[in-house]
Amino acid sequence: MAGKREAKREDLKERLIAAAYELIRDHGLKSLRARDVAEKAGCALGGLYTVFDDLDGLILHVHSRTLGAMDAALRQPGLAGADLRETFRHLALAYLRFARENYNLWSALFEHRLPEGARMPEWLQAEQTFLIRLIAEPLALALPGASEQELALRARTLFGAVHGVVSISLEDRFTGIAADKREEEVAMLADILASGIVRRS
Amino acid sequence: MAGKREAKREDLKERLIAAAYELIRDHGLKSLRARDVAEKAGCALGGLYTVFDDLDGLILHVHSRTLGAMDAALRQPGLAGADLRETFRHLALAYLRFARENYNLWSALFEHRLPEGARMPEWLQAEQTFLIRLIAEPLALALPGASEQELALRARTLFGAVHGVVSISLEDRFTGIAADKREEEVAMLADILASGIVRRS
DNA sequence: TGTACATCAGTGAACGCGCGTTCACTGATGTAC
DNA sequence: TGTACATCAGTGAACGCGCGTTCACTGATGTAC
Repeated sequence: MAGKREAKREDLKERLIAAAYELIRDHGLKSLRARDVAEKAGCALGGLYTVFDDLDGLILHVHSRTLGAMDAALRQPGLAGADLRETFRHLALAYLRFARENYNLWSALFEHRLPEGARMPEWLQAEQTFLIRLIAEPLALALPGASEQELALRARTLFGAVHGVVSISLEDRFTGIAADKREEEVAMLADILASGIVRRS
Repeated sequence: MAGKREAKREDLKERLIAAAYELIRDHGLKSLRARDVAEKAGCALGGLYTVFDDLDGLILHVHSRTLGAMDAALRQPGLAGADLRETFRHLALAYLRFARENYNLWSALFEHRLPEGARMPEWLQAEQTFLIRLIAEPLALALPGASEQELALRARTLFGAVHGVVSISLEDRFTGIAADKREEEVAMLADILASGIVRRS
């Protein structure tokens, strides 16, 4: 019967992450409280601290789950043969839709700040790279001469541009973009970027 | 001697804003405390609340000052005759440099969240519009057929794209961009956007 | 399989502290005459 | 210009509260024989 402890621990960890995920999804990161997570997960407040060092540790695992969902949402089968414009357009629109439909989870990714001097852990940084790869891979086909380095850098810039428009568009705090024009604008940006990148090469 | 009260009040207000501005500039929004502002401004803690409703009210005035500095930094005389690419390139690079050199003040603009349900006041929203105008005006010359509405929408999208790259680049939390490539990437993006926008019209 | 003991995951009340905001007070400014 | 009174900007000690984290305890799991 060995391993029962470990199984319970895994189960508790899973319940805590699931609880935090749902609380952030439904109410946003800012109002996430350790007490609520524990209650929703069905354990005592202190239980959280037997699994995670602190609340931030738990939040990082929620980020991981969010990134997983984003990865699934951006991936699209049968896009392999598409040209760069089509691929960029798909990725940009899928990113916009994911951000809109999972607004609280998505913005938690960017709002969350680790305490002074703490770095994002390696394992989570690694999980983020799918985003860059998703852009860099089709880019590599369009720019056969570019090095890995150049492709990654360019992919980051392209991601930043789309991410910026999506943020501005959804947050509406800082000179927002009307909801009914969002997809159009993002698609236009994707087109411009795809054409521009190829033309420059 | 009437008006001495009002003059003192104005002076205190000015000192409070200046103190908060410097504290945010030097230490970031997150660590701004009412006590420190009052001390730096040379008044008692309660004095702050005779001028502003709350700390957020003060922060909004710091934002205003930051926007003023940004406006001055982006404005460039003798650019009137330049073509769109040149103008975009100038604006994008100036924005990047302003954000880098005033990182804490600049990011305070985007990090700061008003309490649940509070809207950014009209007067501050109005002050933000210079950014959009700075883009929309040269755009109007390049796209003579576009309506005010279309120009404003497009300008917002362009701002979002550049802002996104600048954010990603400077924050380095989420797949950052190497410091020595920043200007190059932002300039490239500006070129692509300028060319793309014109070609599409 | 059963008993006795050891361990440690999980409990939840209590701690601690940061910090925005208040409020009874006072002294400088304004008003009336 | 001077005096008496009224007002209210400014003071700063105290309040209040939210909430992450701790820690002495306990009961379930694991180990030895």
